[in-house]
Amino acid sequence: MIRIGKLAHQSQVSRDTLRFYEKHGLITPSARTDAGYRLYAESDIKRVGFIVSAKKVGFTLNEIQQLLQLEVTKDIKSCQDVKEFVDHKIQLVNEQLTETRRIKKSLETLSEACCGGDEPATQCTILDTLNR
Amino acid sequence: MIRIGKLAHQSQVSRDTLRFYEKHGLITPSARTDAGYRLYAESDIKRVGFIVSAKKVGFTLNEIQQLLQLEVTKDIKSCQDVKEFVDHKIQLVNEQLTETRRIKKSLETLSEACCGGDEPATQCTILDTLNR
DNA sequence: CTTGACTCTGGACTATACTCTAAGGTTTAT
DNA sequence: ATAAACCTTAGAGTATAGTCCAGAGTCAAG
Ligand SMILES: [Zn+2]
Ligand SMILES: [Zn+2]
Ligand SMILES: [Zn+2]
Ligand SMILES: [Zn+2]
Repeated sequence: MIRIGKLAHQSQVSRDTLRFYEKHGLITPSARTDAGYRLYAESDIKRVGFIVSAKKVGFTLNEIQQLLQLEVTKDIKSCQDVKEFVDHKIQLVNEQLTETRRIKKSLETLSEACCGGDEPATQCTILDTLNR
Repeated sequence: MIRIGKLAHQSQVSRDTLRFYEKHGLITPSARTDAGYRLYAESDIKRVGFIVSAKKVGFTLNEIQQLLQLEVTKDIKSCQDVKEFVDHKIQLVNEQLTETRRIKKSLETLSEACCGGDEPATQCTILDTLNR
């Protein structure tokens, strides 16, 4: 059983973040000392690792909470359930990708139409376009 | 000079949003009635149009504030200034694109490794990977 | 036995972009 | 004249993901 500072160091997150995750139901220390210090067991440490890994692949905290539900109840969940969850996330990411690409294109079109010269921007096509 | 409701309708934003923009220094009505009602002139209407257009191509409100500065002082700004601003934004968008692509790849790798079958997820490669 | 390192709680603050509510005043149409 | 529609303000709430702080208690070492 380790205390919060050590877990924070090991997991590369801040103490504040661990307490924040706790407040949002992502992780709860298995025990407390008499003085009220949080004590984390092996399983808690693993759980934090899970959260960190899931963050790295782009899941939000809300999604991670759902993933943790799947993990904890994996006996009564199927690979299908898990895969569907990930595939749904991929769809969301794809939508975001499409939107970001659209924005990139718009900006590039804007940029390409502008001469970028030294003259005053009174006739700048970028400003003109935004003014339409 | 039109009132907020009409401008909101014309510009396809809510009254609340217009007041929100005002609070954040993006637009100020040219006048007020005796009763304190906001009155918007032609130039105000154009300015809202500018904001809406800029939003559509992905600028944040903060960036739009800077763009409006460029627009207002276009006499003493050059096309170069404007283009550089846009090009800098394109860089930011590209970074976001790179990150989102990385996430997509990670998720796809995750998904592809999972059989997606009916059996319990006790050995699911997705959960295993996140637990590492 | 005191100093420094560590921990606790609750709450405020950051950034982004609104959205909604309450309580009240104004304008317009019938 | 009165009801509907419109407007005002301040402030709270939403979602996301923390970060920081104050004031106080705890623990190990010299
Ligand atoms: Zn030019
Ligand atoms: Zn230009
Ligand atoms: Zn499987
Ligand atoms: Zn699986």
